[in-house]
Amino acid sequence: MVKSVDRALRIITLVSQKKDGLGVTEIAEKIELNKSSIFKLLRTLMDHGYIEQDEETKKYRLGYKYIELSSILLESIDLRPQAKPFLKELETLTNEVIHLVVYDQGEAYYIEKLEGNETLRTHSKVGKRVSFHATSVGKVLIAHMDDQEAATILEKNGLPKHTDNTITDKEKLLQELQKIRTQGFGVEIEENEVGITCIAAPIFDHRGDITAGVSISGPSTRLTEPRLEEIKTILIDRCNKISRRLGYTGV
Amino acid sequence: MVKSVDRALRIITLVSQKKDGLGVTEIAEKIELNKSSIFKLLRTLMDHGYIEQDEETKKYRLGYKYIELSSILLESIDLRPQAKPFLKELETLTNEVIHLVVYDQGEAYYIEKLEGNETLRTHSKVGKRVSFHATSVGKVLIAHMDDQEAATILEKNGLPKHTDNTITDKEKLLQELQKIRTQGFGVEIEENEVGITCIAAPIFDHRGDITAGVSISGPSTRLTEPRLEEIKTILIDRCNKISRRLGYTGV
DNA sequence: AAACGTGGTTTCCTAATAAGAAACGAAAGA
DNA sequence: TCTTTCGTTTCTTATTAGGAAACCACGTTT
Repeated sequence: MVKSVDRALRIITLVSQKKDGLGVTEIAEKIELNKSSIFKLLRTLMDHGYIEQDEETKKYRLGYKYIELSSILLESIDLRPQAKPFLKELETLTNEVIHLVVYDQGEAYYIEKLEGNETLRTHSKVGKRVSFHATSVGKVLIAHMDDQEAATILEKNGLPKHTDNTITDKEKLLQELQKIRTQGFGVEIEENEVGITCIAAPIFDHRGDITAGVSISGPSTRLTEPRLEEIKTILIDRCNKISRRLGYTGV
Repeated sequence: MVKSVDRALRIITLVSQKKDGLGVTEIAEKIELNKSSIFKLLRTLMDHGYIEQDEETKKYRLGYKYIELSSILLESIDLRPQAKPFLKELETLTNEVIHLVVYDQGEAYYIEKLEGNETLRTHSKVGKRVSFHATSVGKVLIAHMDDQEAATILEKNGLPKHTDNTITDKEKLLQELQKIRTQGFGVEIEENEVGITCIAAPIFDHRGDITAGVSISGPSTRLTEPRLEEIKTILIDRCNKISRRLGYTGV
C-alpha cells in the first residue's frame, strides 16, 4: 500500500462527492492530514488534470481528465468480460444453464453460455438467434425497448407457435411485457420448448438502454415455483451488478 | 509534486489506453520504474477499485470504481461552469457579445451572456427564449436534433418574419440546416434584428446529443465577411473544447 | 524430465521524500 | 484598521517508497 497514492485517491473520491468542490483546509480535515501535504497531493492531481481549481472560489473539484477518460471508457467497455464473473457466480449458485443474450440491431444472440454441473441439461448454442416472443430473455429484451422498436421487431418476426404455451396473441403479449417491466424479470414456462422453463432479467448500459439479458433455464420438473422464486432474487441482483459495471446509474 | 502519486496517475493513463490491460513488467518498462514499485502502486490502485486484475491473464485494466464514478460524473456536470472559461476567452479574443444558449425540452434559453468591451452593443437578456428559425444559435440547435424533434418544434413555432432577411420558407430553411450540419456552424445576417449579425456553433454532450450552442453577435457593420471568417475558427475550436469537457468523444 | 525463461509477487535495506510545524500573504469580514 | 481565515510556501526530520535481488508458478524448450 503506497500511502500517498492512497491519500490522493481518497481525495479524488472526496472531491467527486461535492459538485462545487472543496477547499484545502476542508479536505485536510476530512482526510485527517496536514494542509501542506494535501496541498502537494492536490497539485500533483492537478498537473494530471484529475483535479482542477476554481479560479474564483479557489476550491478544488474534479478535472477534465476524469471526464475525458470516463467517456472514452464507457464507450469501450465490453459486456462479456464484465458479465463473466457474475455469470459464473450464477452458475455455481444455481447449477443450471446460464445464457447471456445481447440485443443488436433487431436481432438477439446468445454470446455466452455456462452449463451448470448437473447432468440433465438443456441444449443450446452460442451464436444462435433468440426468439423474442417465446423466450424469457427475448420477452425481457423487447419489454425494455422503446415501443416503436419493439413493434418493428414483432411485426417482422410475427408470433409463431412453438409449443402449446407460446403466446400467439399480440394483446396478451403486450400485457406480459408490461408485467415484465414492472416486476423486473420475465418467466417462460414451456413456451419455447416442451419441458424447459426459463427466467430472465435485463442488463442496461450507461445510457440506460437495454443491451442484454441473462437467462437461467432448466427442466420444468426442477424449476418449479419455489425454486424460481429463489433464483429470481439472485438473478436480478447479479444483473443489476453487471448493469452498474457498464455505467448504469438507475437503481 | 508527489512522485508516487504522479507515477500512479501515469499508470492509470497507460492502463486506460489498452482495453485488454497490461502486465506489471510491461507497465514497468513504459513508466521506467522497478517492477516491485509498480506492483505496489498497482495494489494501492486496486484497493481503491481504480484498477482491477484479470483473474485469468493476470493483466491489469481499469476498474469498476472508474466506471462507477464516471457515469455519475457525466450525468452531473453542469454546462455553465464548464463553458465559462472558454466563453471568457472568446470574449477577450473577439470583443463581441457572447451568448450561451441551452436547449431543453422544446425550448432554447440564453443562460449566459458576456458583453465584450466595445461600446456599441447588442441588447439581450439572460433567460430570454431564443427563436429557432431566425437566429444562428437557434438554427444550429435544430440542425443537430433528430428530424422528428426538429419538425415538431418548427411545426409548433412556425416561421414568423422578423426582418426582410428572415427565412420564412420551410424548404429553404431545411437546406440551410443541412448546410449548417456539414460546415459545423451557422451564420445569420440580420434575420432576427436589423443591423445585427451572428455566428454560432454547437455543443454536444457525452451521449453525442446537442445540448447547447454558443453565438457571437455584433453590428453587421463590424461583423463583415473576413471578420466572420476569423471568428468562425476560434468559435468552433472553443465549442469543441467545451463539448469534450462534457464527455463528447466525436471529433 | 530437467533446464530454462518469463512474468507476477515478495522481501529487505537505504536513500529518497512525503508529512508536519510553522510562517507567510492575500482576501474577506468586523 | 485590525482580525480572522484560508491557500500557499518553506524547511527539517521521520517515514516510506523505490530498487536489487530472490522467489514462485507456469509454460516452453531441449
